[in-house]
Amino acid sequence: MDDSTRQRLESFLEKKGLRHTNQRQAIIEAVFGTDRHFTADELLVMAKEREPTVSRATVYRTLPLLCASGLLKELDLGKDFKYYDPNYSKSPDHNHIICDDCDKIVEFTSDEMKKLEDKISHQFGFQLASQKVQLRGTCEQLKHSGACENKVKCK
Amino acid sequence: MDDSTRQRLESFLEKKGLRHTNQRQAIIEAVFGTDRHFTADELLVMAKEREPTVSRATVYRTLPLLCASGLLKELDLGKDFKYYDPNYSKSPDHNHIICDDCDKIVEFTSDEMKKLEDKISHQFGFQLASQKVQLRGTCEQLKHSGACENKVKCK
DNA sequence: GTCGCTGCAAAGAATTTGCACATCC
DNA sequence: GGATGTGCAAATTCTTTGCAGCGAC
Repeated sequence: MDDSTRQRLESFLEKKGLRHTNQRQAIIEAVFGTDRHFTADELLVMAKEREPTVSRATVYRTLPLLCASGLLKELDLGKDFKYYDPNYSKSPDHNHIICDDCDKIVEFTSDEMKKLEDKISHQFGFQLASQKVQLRGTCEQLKHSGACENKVKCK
Repeated sequence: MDDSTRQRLESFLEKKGLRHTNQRQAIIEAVFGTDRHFTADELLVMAKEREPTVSRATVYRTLPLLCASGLLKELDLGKDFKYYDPNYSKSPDHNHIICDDCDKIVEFTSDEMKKLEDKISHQFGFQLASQKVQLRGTCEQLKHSGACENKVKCK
């Protein structure tokens, strides 16, 4: 967890009158101790490694808090559960490419895309507030080699 | 329901060895009797108007069938329930702008967007298979008038 | 008559919540 | 000491499924 994140978090907790507890601390460290996207369940496991008394309920109660702070972003990838993205505050406009074969998620940013989104929104009489772009496809590698190298890396 | 839809549906049902039942017929007519996006629950109501014996289970069993036929598209708008889009087969590449104030959904297509998606996918070594672009914002109308005209139209 | 279809009610699965106890400040 | 936080288990909500009877072909 970098200093800027720690500081923003600190001031958020203070402003909201939220207390420091061991459980909350463990969850926060788990969240910002990775740059991977994770589910509530995965976070529970990661947090428990740091503080075994963390319960599922506390994880579920903490996640919306962190999202409200703007430091964590809820991701809807079309599964029946939510993912969370701890990289969001560093690049708020980033979008995702998801591999159809191995579910690997690659983040990308594109000024060109942003401009186009703005243009289209205006065409339809909207003021763009947020965007979600999810591209899905197969690794071209897979097409050539017959096996997606990423399959190994990401379950 | 237009003839092309009816025909594609007919051949799909036949190929799969699926039977014509009153319930299934009522659901199908309800699905393609509107061009609005709907939820499973809304579809149940619409189908029951045509055939009161339609049950929730049958609706839930029919929706995946229609999606498999390619004539209906499941939409994930980030709510805890799914939406379905009966306009999908007419314009498979269309995307959505969603009003943050009234949840109104506007469909759009953009060649420019499509090309950009392809370009970005290739940059990251992917062969684009499908895309989901959801723009959110406020009606500019709302900003000026203080009230979104659409609020009336869409619950 | 054979299978697929249906309704009902119960089961699932992720997430939320009520409550009594614990704990931070 | 008092408000906030926590764990547990039960509740919620959308969706799926087992089962016994029904109906299309």
